[in-house]
Amino acid sequence: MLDLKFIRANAERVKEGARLKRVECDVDGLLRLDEERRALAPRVDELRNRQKSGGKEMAKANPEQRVRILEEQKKLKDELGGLETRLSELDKAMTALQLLVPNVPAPEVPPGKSDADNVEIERVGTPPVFDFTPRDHIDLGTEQGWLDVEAGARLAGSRNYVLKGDLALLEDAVLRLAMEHMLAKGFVPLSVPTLVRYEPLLGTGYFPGGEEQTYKTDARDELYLVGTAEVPVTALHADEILAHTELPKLYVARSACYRREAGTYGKDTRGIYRVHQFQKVEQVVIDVADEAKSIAHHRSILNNSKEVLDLCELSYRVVNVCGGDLGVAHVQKFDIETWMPSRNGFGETHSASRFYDYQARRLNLRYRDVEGKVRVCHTLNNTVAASTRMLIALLENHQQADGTIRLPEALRRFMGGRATIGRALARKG
RNA sequence: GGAGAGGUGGCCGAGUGGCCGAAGGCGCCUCAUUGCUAAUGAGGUGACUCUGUAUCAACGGGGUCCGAGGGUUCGAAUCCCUCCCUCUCCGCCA
Repeated sequence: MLDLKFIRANAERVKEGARLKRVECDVDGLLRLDEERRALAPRVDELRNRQKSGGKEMAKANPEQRVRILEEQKKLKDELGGLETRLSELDKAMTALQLLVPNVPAPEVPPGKSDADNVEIERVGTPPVFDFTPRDHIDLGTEQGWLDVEAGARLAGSRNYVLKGDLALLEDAVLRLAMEHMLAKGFVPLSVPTLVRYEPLLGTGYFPGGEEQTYKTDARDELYLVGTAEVPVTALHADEILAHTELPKLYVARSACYRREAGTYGKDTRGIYRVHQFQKVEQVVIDVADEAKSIAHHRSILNNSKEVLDLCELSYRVVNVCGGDLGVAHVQKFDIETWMPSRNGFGETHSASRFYDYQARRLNLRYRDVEGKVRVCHTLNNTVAASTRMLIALLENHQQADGTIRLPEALRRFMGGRATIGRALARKG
């Protein structure tokens, strides 16, 4: 969330930001409550002060004095009671409103309503040109005996799938490649819970608001399945005050990801583009509160992912995500969209996010700077590789006329040294 | 699932109604001693928030915080209730 002081001082900017993001929030209401609170709090403090000193007199008073003090104290108590109740009401109401105030997007975020308005800023590589009719990943996977979406549906409903044989191996291979790439960059590997409490989701900005997209266990446990390792990893140091000497924290985690995909009925129903469960390697950066550093990190985590795509010999573009497509917590987001022949276009495979201190303030994630001052950290994250969408790209882009798949050099060592997988398929009628 | 113990400051740990934001220790900072390191001695060392000294730099004052929320009381870290969490033993299981 945003610092209340910042909201006070920049109310118009904050409101403008919310408009850009097309997010509903009541900044004026929040500021009204804030004003009331700021008038009330000093009075409460003063009364409490009198009450406390009265209590101290009481401790060393003689019996007659006690009677007198007691009477005064009782009066004070009555007076205080109502005010304190109002104060805590205000605090509650303000927190609720404050949580809904979105982060202010960076000036370079383009205006727009949906992903259609995202602005391409870079294109890398050339989409393959086939001298045969290419198959999509479903046909390829199914015919090769690698992919079974019907079995997935039988086991777990629609938007589920089963990977078999070399495709199951390839899933692991991509993730390992991603992981090793990040290890070489000095990122610390983590294995984290994917079933978490409410707080990490609140802290990372998914709640309130994202409940519909999140699987939740029943009342016996009240836990949530994360949609990304960003949640547990970013929340790892919640409520801590880190030493500036241990920053930046560079983390990489591989985890399963769960998404309800509510409200997407009829969208991307074919294949494994939009699924309820997949695996992902995610990079997370926690560093000092310095916008220039955050921007540099943003660039570098974007680069890390581009390098993985380069290693996979895929072509892609980077888009500057528009205001309407940003989450509440974002300052700016760059999506990488990888070429997918079956879409005859680019499909989102990565999402690099910069938050400044928005998540960290919610998480109470702080550090002590060189001068010993306590400050709120900055956080960032980006996908390194998401299993299903990478598999789509790999199968479809590297398919050959006979239905076999050419493996990029970088993946071969995870696939038993093979240069291709799959057998020759019958020509499509 | 059964039985028990416990949640206090960066960490360990004392504290059963007012003198406790909280002993003591560790860690850390400053100074002294020392050729360096180490050791030793002295002092200091929480977060949040409001406020004053004409700038959130410094210093001063107030308030809140001893897992969370309620209650008792003039007054609660200390008593009562509810919840959350951690640990130990037994059982069960990967």
